[in-house]
Amino acid sequence: MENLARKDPAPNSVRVGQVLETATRLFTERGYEAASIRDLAAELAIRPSSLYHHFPGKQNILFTICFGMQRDFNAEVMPHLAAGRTPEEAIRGTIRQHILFSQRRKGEVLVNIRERRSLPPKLLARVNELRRQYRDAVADVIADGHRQGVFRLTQPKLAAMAILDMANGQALWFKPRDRRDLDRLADSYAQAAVVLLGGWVPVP
Amino acid sequence: MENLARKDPAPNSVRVGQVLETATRLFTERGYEAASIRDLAAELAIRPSSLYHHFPGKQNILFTICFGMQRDFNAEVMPHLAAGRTPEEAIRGTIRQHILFSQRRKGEVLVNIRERRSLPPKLLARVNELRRQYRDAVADVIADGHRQGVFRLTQPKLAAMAILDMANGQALWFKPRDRRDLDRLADSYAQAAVVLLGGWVPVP
DNA sequence: GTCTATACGCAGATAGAC
DNA sequence: GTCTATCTGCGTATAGAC
Repeated sequence: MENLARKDPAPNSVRVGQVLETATRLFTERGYEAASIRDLAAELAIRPSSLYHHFPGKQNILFTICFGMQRDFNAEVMPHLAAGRTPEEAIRGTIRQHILFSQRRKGEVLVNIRERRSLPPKLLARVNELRRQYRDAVADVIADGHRQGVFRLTQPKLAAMAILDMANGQALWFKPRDRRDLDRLADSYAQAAVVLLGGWVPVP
Repeated sequence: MENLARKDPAPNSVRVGQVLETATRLFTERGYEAASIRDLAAELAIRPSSLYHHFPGKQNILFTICFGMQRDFNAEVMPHLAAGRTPEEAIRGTIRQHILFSQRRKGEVLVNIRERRSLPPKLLARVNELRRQYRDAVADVIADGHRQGVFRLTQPKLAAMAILDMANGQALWFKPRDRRDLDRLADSYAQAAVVLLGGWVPVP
């Protein structure tokens, strides 16, 4: 039944990548809880039960998106923390790449930010572990800068959170008109982070 | 039926305020979509149908939380934008109050940040209108500072978004140990915003 | 203001054929 | 790898008595 309700003929085969791309879009548009397995199957022009050939369940689809995104993010962005010759250069390059990555893979990034908490505790912990690695690495560079006298603040983890909250926020509202527009935001935020760290004096 | 499953006797009457407080907690802990009317009724020790005496539906409960929080926020925080004698003082006082409010009413703030988008378009627009008023007022003060030569950046709305993203982020992770700890974060972030605006040079 | 009873649909997931 | 058919439970919401 319901065959007539389907506009397009069923494809011979659906790849895992197609499932993830479509799920990312649906989770972004409607939220994880509000997007159903039935919705996802309909978008892929297959039956709901067919999805269980690719994934053991809905939560696993969410995990694959969040974990894969954060793993790629860390692999791509964290090297910039060690690349600069000074802490300023390291922070500048890192924040720049952070923003470029966020915009290039915005769908996955938004799902990770907004829907991650719907994961069961064990899967959530695996994603959070990757996030913690990145945050701690940023805090370490800030602490280096403080030892070298270029950053004045005394709480590197707090400073890291402030900068990363700022860098993450743009994914929710910034829509670059073109590549130049994107570059400008990335450079501007990278500089903002350095300015912040250089001028921020601890409050007693 | 099900009377035996209820641990506590039903109260004679449930106030609207109790419903909102409990709903805020549930929506914060589980997310709006994942928290059901049945869950909410169980926490209040009443039957699900009784909730419809206080609210016409689930979406209206969410709207009441989000709109009420943002209305109170604007009434309490926005006056600080006009209070300082200089743009620096205005921004400093505003960000400070922004953070104090966010921590004092964290539950509602988190619901507004994370669950607002589950509102139907018309109700969402009414909440977003209040948010826009606040953001624009912040941007206006930044533009004033630029005209007076104390802020160097050229995109006041972008600068406002950057600062507000930073100021909003702490609600998700900062757990003050005591009042002194909270004051220190509020002062620190307020200063960070001023430092950022004072040292941020536009990228061409 | 709360209750009982219920309508009605959709949720995630599984079994087993092709 | 996809299908048909189906299970079981829970979702929001309503009618009408007390």
